[in-house]
Amino acid sequence: MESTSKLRTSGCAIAFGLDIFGDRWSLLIIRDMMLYGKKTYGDFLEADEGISTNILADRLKQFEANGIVEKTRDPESGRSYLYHLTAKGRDLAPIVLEIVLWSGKYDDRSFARKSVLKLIRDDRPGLEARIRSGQPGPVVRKSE
Amino acid sequence: MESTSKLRTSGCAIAFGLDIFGDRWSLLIIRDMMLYGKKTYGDFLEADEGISTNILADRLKQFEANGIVEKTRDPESGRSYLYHLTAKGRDLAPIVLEIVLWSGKYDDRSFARKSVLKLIRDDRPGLEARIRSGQPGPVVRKSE
DNA sequence: GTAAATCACTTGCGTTTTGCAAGTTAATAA
DNA sequence: TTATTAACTTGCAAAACGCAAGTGATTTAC
Repeated sequence: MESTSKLRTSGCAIAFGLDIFGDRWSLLIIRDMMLYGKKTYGDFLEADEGISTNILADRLKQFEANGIVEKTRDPESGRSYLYHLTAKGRDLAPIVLEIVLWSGKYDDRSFARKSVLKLIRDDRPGLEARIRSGQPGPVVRKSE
Repeated sequence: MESTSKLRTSGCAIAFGLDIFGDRWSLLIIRDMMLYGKKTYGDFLEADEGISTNILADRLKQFEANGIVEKTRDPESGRSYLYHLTAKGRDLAPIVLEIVLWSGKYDDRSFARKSVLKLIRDDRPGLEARIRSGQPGPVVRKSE
């Protein structure tokens, strides 16, 4: 079994968050839901970073258990499920956006996606509002 | 050898950050430097969460390699070293503070430290300014 | 001036998590 | 009715983690 969620007990709040999304993959999956409108297992697998199937399945299960993601059947396809962020998950937006900003500032690889950075800097309140609204669909165009 | 830093190559900036601090311990160490004025190996070991010595040594080495932390000799004690955040490391402040806010909102354990939350909410610009100034010493009193 | 304590690690080793490939099951499309 | 697709599960080797114990270089204590 993977990621059996052994929670730490500490006085500081930050450890609570890190127990949930403190690894190399969690926030990438959340980013895909939050910014790119991804919602199925297959969508997440297509991400550039190449997450493996067992890790993805495990993280989605943990997200559900922690109330960050909800899993529903796809009404239009009996073999698909839909994953979407709950309000608790959407509240991670400031964290995700700050990581994007920091990474954009210090990642000098030229092919880093600049459109998201521009979007955050140009209208952050509007972007956060759209994310928090929970309306489906991408907030950023991947081709941008 | 641990954490041999195999970096991912992806179009999205966020993976860059997660390659550096995407684990359960990195941001806790950074929090200790950033908020509580901790600066020696021994200081970090005392943290409530109980990091093990080999992991701590590894993370500090990685932070140095990534330009987030600088290691100097302690001029007042020949057997001590001092670790302090670089500007790049201090720029992680918004990420750390947002994680504290999110965790504080959803961690219902009563003993979670509320003073930091209050401090962030009461005067976030001032707090960030103090962190970014790089002046040594704690920004938050642990006993608060 | 020698012994004990302290600080900053390193090493060993068993357990857990990751990463990759292949296999499984259920629902649709051909 | 066969093939394909979506969503996983399983197996296994490699890496990372967690704990305890050990090392080496300073200080402090006696």
